[in-house]
Order: sequence, then structure tokens, then C-alpha cells
Amino acid sequence: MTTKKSPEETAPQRPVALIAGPTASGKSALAVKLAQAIEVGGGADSKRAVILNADSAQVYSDLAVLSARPTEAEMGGIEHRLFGSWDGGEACSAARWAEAARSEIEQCHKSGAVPILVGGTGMYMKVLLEGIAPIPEIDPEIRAVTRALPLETAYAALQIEDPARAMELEPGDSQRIARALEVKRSTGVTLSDWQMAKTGGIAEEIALFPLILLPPREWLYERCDLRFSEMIAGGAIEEVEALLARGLPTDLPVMRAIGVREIAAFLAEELDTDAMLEAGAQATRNYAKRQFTWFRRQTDPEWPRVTTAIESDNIDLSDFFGGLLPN
RNA sequence: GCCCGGGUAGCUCAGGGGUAGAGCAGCGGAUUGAAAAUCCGCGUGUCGGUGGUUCGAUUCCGCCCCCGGGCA
Repeated sequence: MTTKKSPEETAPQRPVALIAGPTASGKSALAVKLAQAIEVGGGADSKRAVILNADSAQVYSDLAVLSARPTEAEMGGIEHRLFGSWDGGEACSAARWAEAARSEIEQCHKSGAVPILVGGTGMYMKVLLEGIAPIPEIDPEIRAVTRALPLETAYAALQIEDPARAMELEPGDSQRIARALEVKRSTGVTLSDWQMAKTGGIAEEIALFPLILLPPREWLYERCDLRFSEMIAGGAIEEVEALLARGLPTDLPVMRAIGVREIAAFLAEELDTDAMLEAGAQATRNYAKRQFTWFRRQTDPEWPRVTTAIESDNIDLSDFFGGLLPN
């Protein structure tokens, strides 16, 4: 307890592990492995580890199967937080998630636990680390009105109300156009101006241990296909039936999760089983590709990357997380 | 065996005497409060094979092969 250690041997202050990668890359299981390695022994000197979700679909309680949320067994006795903690009727967002994650990380550090972020939502991680403009909540009425505008009308309005942002955006980018417009109309300040300041980023306050998984494309796509059919076998249809029964607005994020539309079309008899399976697998693959681009281009090039397939035991955690593991 | 309709990009198909183009897939990229979202870019492929007509054929004609459907 009072043994003196040289600075090199001292455990890092406020460590945060981060495992990021595309869907179906095996990151959740890897995170559990890391957590177990950190907790090994359980003696007085051993640390606790907590896994924190950094995935925009796994936050919703309505989507356990369809978001591939880890099951109790898969959690392997490790505490998991921010999984299923949002009601689907409420929209999460990068800022809301980041705020929650910041608070969880703080609690971990206070109690001496090592937080391990795991997920596939690059923007959530980026906002957590780098912060975000402190834009207030948008007036719901203004939001409803701007989102309902036809694309051309919205873009034309933005060219007048926030020309700087309009120039940055593609005229077809309906979502960002609506966002820029609602910010200007609701706050009176342009998004461009808001974005000159970012607040809340924790990058400077922590010791980050990141790892990015970029497995071979072919291997990943096979797992995407397999994963969707396993979800169907595992109750995804019933899950979507229950979700649809809530009668939520279709523009809520929970309604846009991969598989919801495909399964809803199946339930409405617009797709047969095979077409639904194919459409769901396809959407998963398309998503994995987008994540690939994000993690390859939007993360710090210094962050270590694993480009091989994660099999049961082919990666040595101490290569990446040595400072977090017991000697 | 005969009669129709087809055989064009990985898939579904459009086109048409001057060697071809869409959607999807695939690939690359963007990404700051919906991000599992929302966008942007990238199209050479023996135009089934083979003979012929033509200055020139993937396009027209003959024959052959294959796939549908119909008639026997």
C-alpha cells in the first residue's frame, strides 16, 4: 500500500480505454477480455473495470437484439453502462451521450475503476474527446417546421440565413441543412458561429488508450450477413413488433436503426423472409463500410489499429493496453 | 421439332449502324446535438458464339448455343 513506485511504474492518471471499430468486428468481446484482464486476481491491488457503450443504437432499451447489445452471459461479469439506458421514445444525440459518458467516466475515476469505451459511433467518441459547441435546445416548433421543408426550399433559405454553412454543405444534404437552419432560427446565431467554440471535451484531462479495429473487408461482410440472420433467429422480429406497437414517430433514431425498416416491411408483407434477410444484411454491410471510412480517416493517425480479423485469441492486449494491466 | 420473347457491367435492365448507359452492388470520400443518420465521387464491359452485308456491326441478315413461355 505504501510501496513506493517510480513514475514509470505508476498507473496512469484517469485512464480511459477505447475500442472502436465497425459493426460485427468483435469489439464487445474484446472489451470484456480487456476488462477481465484488468480485474484479474481480484486482490487488494487489482482494479475494477467498467465497460461504457459508445454506440448510438445500443443506447436504446427497445433494441436489445437488433442493436447487438451484449447479453448477460456475454458481459462476463463485467459491469456495463449506457447500454439500453435511453427509452426509444426519447432521441439520444452525440451531445447527450457525451455528457452521460463524461459523467460515467468521472464516477469510474472517483471509484478507482478503469472505464473502457466500446462502440462504433465515431462521432460520439469525437464529441466526447473534443467537445462540441454549446448550442441550446432547439425550439420544438421551429424544429418541426424546418424539418418539414422541402429540400430545395430549405437550402435556398439557408443560403440567405447562414450562407457560410450553406457553402460548406452539399445541396442534397437534407439533414445538415435542416440542422443549420433550425439552429439559426432557434438561437439567432449561425451554426458557423456557434462552432467556433467547443466545450466539454475530455481529451486533455485523461490518459487515453485507444485501439481501432479495421478487419479485412471480406471477413467483416461475412460476419455482417451472419449477424443479421442470427438476430432474426434471436427474436429481432418480435422486438420490432413491440417497437412498432408503441406508435412512435418514424423519424426518431430508434426507428432508423438498421433492421427496423426491413423487418417492418416484412411484417407488412411487403418483403418475404429471404428479401428481408438480404435487405437487412445489405444495410449492415453498407453501414460497416461507412464506419470503416470514419475510423480510417477521422481518428488520430497515431492511434493503434488492428487490421487482422479478431479471432478467439490472436491479439495480445498488453501490446495496446499494457499500462492498464496488472504486472 | 416449330413459333414467340430474351441473352448488354457482379445483379436487374435500358439503348441502338459510328465499339454503350442507369439503378443496385462494389470501391473511395465527407461527417460536430437524428450519425445504425445524411450526403458526395468513381462505369471497358469479348453488348452469347460465329459467318455475312457495310467504309464501319453490339445494333441489320443467316446459322449455332443457352434461358423463359407457347404449340405440337
